[in-house]
Amino acid sequence: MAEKPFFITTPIYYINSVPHVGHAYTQIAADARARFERLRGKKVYFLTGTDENAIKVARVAQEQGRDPLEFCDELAASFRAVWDALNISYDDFNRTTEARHRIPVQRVVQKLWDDGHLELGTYSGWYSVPDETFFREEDTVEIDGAHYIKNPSEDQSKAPLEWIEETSHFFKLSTFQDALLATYDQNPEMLRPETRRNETLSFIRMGLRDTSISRVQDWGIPLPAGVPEHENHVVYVWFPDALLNYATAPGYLSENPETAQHFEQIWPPDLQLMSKDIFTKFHATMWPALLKSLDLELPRELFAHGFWTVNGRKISKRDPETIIEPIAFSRKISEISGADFPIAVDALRYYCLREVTFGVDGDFSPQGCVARYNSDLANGLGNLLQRTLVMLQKPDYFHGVVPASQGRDFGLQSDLPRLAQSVEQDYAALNFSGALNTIWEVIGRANKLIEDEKPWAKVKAGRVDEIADLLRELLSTCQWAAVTTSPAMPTAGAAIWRVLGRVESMTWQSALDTEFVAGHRCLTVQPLFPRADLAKMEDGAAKFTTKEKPMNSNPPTENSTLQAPAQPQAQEPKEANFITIDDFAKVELRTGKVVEAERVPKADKLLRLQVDLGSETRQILAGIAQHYSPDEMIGCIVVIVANLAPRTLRGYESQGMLLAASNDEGVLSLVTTSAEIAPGAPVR
RNA sequence: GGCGGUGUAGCUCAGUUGGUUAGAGCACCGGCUUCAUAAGCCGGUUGUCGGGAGUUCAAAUCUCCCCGCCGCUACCA
Repeated sequence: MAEKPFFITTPIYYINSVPHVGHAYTQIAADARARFERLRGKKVYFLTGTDENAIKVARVAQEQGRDPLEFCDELAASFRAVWDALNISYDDFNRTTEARHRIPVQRVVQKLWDDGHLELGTYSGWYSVPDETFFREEDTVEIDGAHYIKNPSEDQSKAPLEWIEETSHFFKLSTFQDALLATYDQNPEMLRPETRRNETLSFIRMGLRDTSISRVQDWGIPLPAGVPEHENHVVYVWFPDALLNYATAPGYLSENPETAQHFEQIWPPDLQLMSKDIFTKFHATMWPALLKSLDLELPRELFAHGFWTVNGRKISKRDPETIIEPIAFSRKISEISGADFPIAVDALRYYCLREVTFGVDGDFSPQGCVARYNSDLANGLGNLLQRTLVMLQKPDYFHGVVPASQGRDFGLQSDLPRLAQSVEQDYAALNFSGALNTIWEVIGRANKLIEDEKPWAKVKAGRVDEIADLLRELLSTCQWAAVTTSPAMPTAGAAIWRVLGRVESMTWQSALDTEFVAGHRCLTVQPLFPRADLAKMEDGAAKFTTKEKPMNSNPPTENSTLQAPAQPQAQEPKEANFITIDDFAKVELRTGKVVEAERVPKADKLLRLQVDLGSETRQILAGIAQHYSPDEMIGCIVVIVANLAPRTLRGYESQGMLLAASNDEGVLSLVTTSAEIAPGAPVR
């Protein structure tokens, strides 16, 4: 039987916007690893795709009077176009609206039912359409009769939630708790990096709840007919629909015997990459539990990379300057340097992989990228290649023909195999920055070697022979660098390979066998990485955002549908959202004077206040401890909701709600009155 | 609050199981050089290795306490 191909995945992307650098990062890293494995002679199956079964996709299509499927075709094509431009060498692009995904998903659900992993129940809860997520009652907050997500994260909706109550099918996730912990105990390398592994273990140890896998909707994959109460239900878009793409794409439960056999050969994934926000809950908990329920082998490695900020700011649609679209950005690099577009793409890829250790968060700065482009690519690698080839080319040197060895050894070429091994280990461990670091140390050594040997002096003295071996070592080093950098920079690697006169296909072995035969001819070149004008790289990243957005309703998310999507923008007030004066009258607002205040033990955010309302004193708990100290609260005039049902928090009853304004940056400010007014005064 | 991380030159970070005067890149200054993309090379500047105490012949490295920051988690009526 043939060797198992190296199976690598990225998440499938929620097609709600054009991709930005955050999305591209996963692709670039996966692509670097995939190319590296191919260089090593491995057959690779690199899978990516789009998630199209979210109800919001259908709704937006409808709003635009479009056919949802056609709409998806367009969006999926735009994603592919970006990946193609970035030279992402995916082998398969899976769309969850395709039959090859839909049919096996139905079979999976049927199988789960038949094998007793599902049970019927009633799902009732608060549903956020933009987030495609249900929230427990205790995770919502009621304001003016509408419910909202409590403490919405940056990515979550601040729009009102919908109450949904329906028959649903539950996956018995809780039954896999011990098995998962045992697996991770036995395979400590499976979840990486370590910090994410720790988070996952503590998440699982807190206890897993069974999870609903169906929804009453008209968009998505219908439940199979063999499952009770399947009518009107579709498979929940996150679980197991989207996650199953990793299995359906290679052919799990396919009717086609050839495809099914492909699956047998390829399963399990060797590496699944994703950003950290969809790691713990989805990829490291639900996904492996699902695989266990299907008796499928678990992926060998799950790796969560970090987030990018842009110039220190969180990537957010509300902050357009943080939205850097990779194509627009690469065009800019190309424009200010004169480099070909694919080379500019390589510069972006290089920057992403070199700038931060893979796995931790990093900051993306356009100027930083240009600085690295100039110092590492133009002055470093590009210039080394240029000076080497020009020396070889010059009439008083070697006329472009590799000279015969004179038996001198400068110690660099002989060191290359050892260094290639170090780079190889780093790539295999996803330590991209480490690999590139080592490569640039070699480039530095080569530049120093030229200075030390002063070939120009020897040529002037008529002793060209003495530099024959120097040139040979430099050529070998360039070839070595072409091979070792090519996973990160495929275009540049191939270009160097070509100008060195290589016509055979590149392999990792060619980083080890770098000997040039005498008489070999190299080509001449223009600078591969022309220097860029740093001054022309403005700070504003808005330059890297195109206007057209396939779906304008939401900001891009860091990664995929599997992760928490999208903070919806503030909704335009619609007719239907108005309340009447009678509705408002239901809310009893009163002023109060804080007479006592203290922190609630073991709670970071809670203050316990005694508020004088004139006729009575109320105990009110408020989540403002990070903004106001107990001392400064005393004597404050505050506005409270006086007729809110009491609720116990951290063991204390809160008899009302204190009003405060807060913005997206988390700044919070109390509502007060502009003049001293008697406690208990009604607020209207 | 609990758990997990982290704090080293202006910036980004290396510093393996404790061992000689604490390192790299970028930035900055001076010099050299010309094969090369005003590229390259050499030299130089800046550090109480978050703070304190302890173990040790020896601690950035181990122990304890404290402070800051980050992540997950609980608390926001």
